[in-house]
Amino acid sequence: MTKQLDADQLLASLNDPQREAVVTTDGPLLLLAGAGSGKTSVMTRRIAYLTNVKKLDPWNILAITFTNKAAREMNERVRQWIGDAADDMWMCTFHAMCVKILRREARHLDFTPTFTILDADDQASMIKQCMLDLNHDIKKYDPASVQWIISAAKNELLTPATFVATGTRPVDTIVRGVFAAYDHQLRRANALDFDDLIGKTVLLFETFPDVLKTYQEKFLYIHVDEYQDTNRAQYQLIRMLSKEHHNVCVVGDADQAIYRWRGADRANLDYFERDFPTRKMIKLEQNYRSTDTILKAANAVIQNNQNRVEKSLWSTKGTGEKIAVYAAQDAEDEAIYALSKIQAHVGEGGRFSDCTVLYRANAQSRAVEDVLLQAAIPYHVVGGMTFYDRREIKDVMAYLRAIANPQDEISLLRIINVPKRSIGEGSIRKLLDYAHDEDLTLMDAIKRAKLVDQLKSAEQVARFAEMIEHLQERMIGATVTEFLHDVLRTSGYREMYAQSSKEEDRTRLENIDELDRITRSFDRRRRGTVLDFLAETSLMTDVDRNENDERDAMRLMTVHASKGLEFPVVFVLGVEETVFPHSRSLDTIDGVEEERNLFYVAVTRAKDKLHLSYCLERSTFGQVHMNDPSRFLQEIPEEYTERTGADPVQEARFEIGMTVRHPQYGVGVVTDLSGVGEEQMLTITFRSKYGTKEIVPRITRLRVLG
DNA sequence: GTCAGAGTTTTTTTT
DNA sequence: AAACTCTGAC
Repeated sequence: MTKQLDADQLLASLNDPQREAVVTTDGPLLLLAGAGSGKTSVMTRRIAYLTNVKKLDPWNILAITFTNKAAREMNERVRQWIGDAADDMWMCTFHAMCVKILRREARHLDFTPTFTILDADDQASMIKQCMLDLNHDIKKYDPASVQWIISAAKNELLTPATFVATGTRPVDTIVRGVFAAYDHQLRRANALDFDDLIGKTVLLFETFPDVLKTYQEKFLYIHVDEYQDTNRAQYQLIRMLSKEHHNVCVVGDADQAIYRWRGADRANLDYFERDFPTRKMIKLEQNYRSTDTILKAANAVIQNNQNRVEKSLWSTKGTGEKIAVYAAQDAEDEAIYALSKIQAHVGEGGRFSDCTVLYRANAQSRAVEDVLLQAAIPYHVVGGMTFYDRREIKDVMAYLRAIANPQDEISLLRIINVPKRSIGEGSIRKLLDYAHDEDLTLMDAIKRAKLVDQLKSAEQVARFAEMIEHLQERMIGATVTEFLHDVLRTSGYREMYAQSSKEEDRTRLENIDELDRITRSFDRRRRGTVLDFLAETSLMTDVDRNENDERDAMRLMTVHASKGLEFPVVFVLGVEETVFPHSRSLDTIDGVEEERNLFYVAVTRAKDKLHLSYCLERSTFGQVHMNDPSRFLQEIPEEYTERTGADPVQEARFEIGMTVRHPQYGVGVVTDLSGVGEEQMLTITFRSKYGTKEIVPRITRLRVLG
């Protein structure tokens, strides 16, 4: 194959801006890519262009994606162009990249390559423990808020030494101290949390310029996808790595910035212009995904954001069907609506997997699941209570972690008495105190159980220590699957559930078997170490996890989880004020605008058919609320929609003697009325204990019963 | 160490 | 309304 032919092939079927983006390889490039504008195609061809035409070594290319799944997909698509050489490239998330770097360079910082990665749960319990150690009243100070503030600080590259509390709430006064204690505990446990992965890599590069230099010389061409959702620390990383050669291509869309609450700063788009003044900019505005109707609706909605750079997507896919807007009575009715449309779709020869239900918050999946379960529709929930959150899976993973990283105290505490080994609360306390007094790790204290004063269960603890040491030897050279089997057998963990006849425990056994399938697939794919396996699983996102599910099933997920994906038929549920936009985002303009971005993301996932629905009544915490249809719904011009369901605007005429139902007070009779239109006020006598109340129908949605 | 019953909390979004 | 956590009796 000649060089020229390759270039022609690579550029075939691309539009002009796309082609320019592929061949503009040198120097900084800002690629503004609207939803569905074929940016993945551009990215993969750009990488293929670098290797095939510019004859670059794949080893010198870095591509950072938002999820592991996106990385895998990109790898497969690049593979079509360049074959196995694709494996030499680093294509991964920021976090995965940092783990790879930190495992190699751990010795430069204060930990070993066996470090554990703390998940949000472990992080929460460690912070809570630190607060207890510092004698803070966790009733008074919410550990979750502390966790939140520390995470935000780390995203800004702050340390306990440089952190200054900016808030004025009571918790803000204690955060700094907890931050310091938490940092100390992490060090003791040889553990890093998610934010550290990025932060410590930045620290590594700042402190050891020669280490930075080797990576600068390695990553000659850098690509960053979903750039609008990078945070400050991540941007810093990109800047450092590309400082010498400036070959950095960032791809983003400010309208799809939806992670500000996690420290993402779309101002990084502006900083890029500031820090790379020679940057070129290319806009991709042709959408290949959605119908014209869907796109026009999305454009109309996003126009309402004041804080934005004008950009307008256009499509050549044809008008398509109108957007269905359904006013549901309640969440169950809403779910039944989706169900009936899905059944119709499949009845016409479509697949369940064409259909995806999106919602603002995980809790909304429940009503849909109930209905789908009853109707025996195959479905898969992405996110929520995931596989790795289950107790048995966390236990088994804790075994792997404790054995791989003996400093991992949290994991050790989790398993020391599971299954029961008669090592009780008191014994554990004594071991911890001993470790503290002798300046040892908990594992070392366990190994010296016989030396601990007054330790009743010394015999059992010693046996536990032997078991862990035995397993540590077994880990060497074993595949992850072999090792997993060893752990399950030697620890008696599997036996614990195998003996039980409870239905719940049978499910747990099945989950353990599922874990076995996962390690097998890992061994086949990578043949990595136990540490690699642990790193991979702790960095997996919800979207990554349903890879193994190959049934024809429909999917349920949050709008956040749907980012970057596309589906022929999309349902967006709960398009109501206080749900979407969420009530907790209504205080600030930025908050509402980010919700609008999120709605824009939801709408632009749909290729052919979009259903939007809202409920007249919604119950939350056992309380019924009546929400107005979302403002975003009003922002879509009527001509693109087709409305069904209950009349969204109830123009009820009230009269004395009429029976009505109030969402909270129940059924009552109108005994008096005054004012007209929006000013109208009713006096209603309720049958319930609430008696007589004055009600403004403009604010409270009453149902007329007769 | 287990269990029943009381009391409390839950709904943003997640690498 | 349902799920979780705590507490005290066995």
